[in-house]
Amino acid sequence: MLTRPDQTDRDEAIAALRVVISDGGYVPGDRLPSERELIGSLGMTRNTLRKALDALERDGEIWRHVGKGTFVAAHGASTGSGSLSQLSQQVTPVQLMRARLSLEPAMAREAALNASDKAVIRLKQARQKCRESATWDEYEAQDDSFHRAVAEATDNVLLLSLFDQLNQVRRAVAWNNVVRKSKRPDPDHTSFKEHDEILAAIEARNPSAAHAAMRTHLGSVSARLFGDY
Amino acid sequence: MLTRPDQTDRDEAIAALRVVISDGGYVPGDRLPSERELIGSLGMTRNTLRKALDALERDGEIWRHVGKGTFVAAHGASTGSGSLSQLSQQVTPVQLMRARLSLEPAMAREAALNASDKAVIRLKQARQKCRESATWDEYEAQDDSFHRAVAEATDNVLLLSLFDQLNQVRRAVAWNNVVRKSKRPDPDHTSFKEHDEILAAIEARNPSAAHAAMRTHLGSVSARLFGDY
DNA sequence: CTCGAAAAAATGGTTGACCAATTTGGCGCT
DNA sequence: AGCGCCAAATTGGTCAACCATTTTTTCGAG
Repeated sequence: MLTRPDQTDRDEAIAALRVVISDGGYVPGDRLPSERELIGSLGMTRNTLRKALDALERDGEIWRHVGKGTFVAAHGASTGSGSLSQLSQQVTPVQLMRARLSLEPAMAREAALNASDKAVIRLKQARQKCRESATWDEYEAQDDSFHRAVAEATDNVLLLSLFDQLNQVRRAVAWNNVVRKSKRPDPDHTSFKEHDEILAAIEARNPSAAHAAMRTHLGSVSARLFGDY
Repeated sequence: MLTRPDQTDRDEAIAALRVVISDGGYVPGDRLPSERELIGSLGMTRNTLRKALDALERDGEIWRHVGKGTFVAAHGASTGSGSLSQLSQQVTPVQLMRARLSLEPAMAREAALNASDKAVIRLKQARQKCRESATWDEYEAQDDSFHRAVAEATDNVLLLSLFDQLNQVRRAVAWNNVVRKSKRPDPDHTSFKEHDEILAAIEARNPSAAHAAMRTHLGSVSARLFGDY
């Protein structure tokens, strides 16, 4: 996850293209410069450019036609509620963390009030997989699963939906500066203990303890990323 | 514009991959078959497959690593978030209220921390319009505006987006049993005072008071709808 | 038999050549 | 001068070979 230059390149290319469109004064229906011109002016390979164009096309911002060119689409997906991928470009890591701190402790509280026995079992399984992760990539996927298990334990489809939206943005936001000292989490990784405390509070049906445990956990994550503030 | 076979191929490939993931019983962290296997079993070119994988990766459903393979990410958009209209059918009024109680007090707290002077002015205007509403319909629209002004005051695009999703579901959920005794809210309608208290706490930059005031307000709304519980 | 190094195989990623669709320009005819 | 045809140029799309990373297997030494 730390070495994905292609994905970073693609996101940067997407951003660069958006700048071209907005700063170039292109309006819907206008034809953009050809691919061969763009790779020259933007200084990227055609492969990277095409990936970015694919993404913009999929988001509905442009349309392309062989032999004709690439055109700015009519305003559709780009206005209104904003697509998740666009949102990802706008959200700062701090905003993301604040949003998590706003939603997830309250969800942990709801989980403590509403979790079924099955949901608790799933939480335990997810917690265990986090501990057993062999790489940071795997850990992060399992961490996601743990948090989602909390959202599922709320037994509230709307909260689950909001969590998933939040989580998608979270995954799309670039965390470029995270430096890892090891291949995988240490056995005494802070989050393991914090997961345990969240789990214990939910299992004990203690809403305020669950709320506090999740808040502490996310506070630790936040402090690790940003330093205390 | 009418002939985009390549885009159709890509969308079909995306759908096919999602079927592979869900029907194949893959859970987060699981490794998918290699690209060369998938092009064989799905009967598509590698180019098409890679475009689809690019899209799934960008949507956060999978992650890929050279030499390792392609892995299912934590639950993506396809499983949790359904469309808003589907969600509106599934959400119970109680779940909706619990979701509001989970998110909006925390947003009020963020608003108290982050509101600009302009945002406070907009809050005041929205509060005033609530008081001046001539019908319940108008009151509810202005009430919406007041709550959205709180979300805007958080200065966090992600929280605003989550609020908007929540609010769309809220507007779509049928509140069929609400009986009104009057044409419009009484001048001593509880929510007027509660709006005032939310506004005052945000203006005073008092996060815990804002959190408590919003929680009280939504608690009143909830009690009115469901009785105390 | 075990271990470590090297080679081979497997994995996703990139590149340059070529292909398919469209536009442009040149030429000949009226 | 205008029109039509055709070749060349331009445009986005595809392909096979190759590249970079990781895993697995093989081989030789102790």
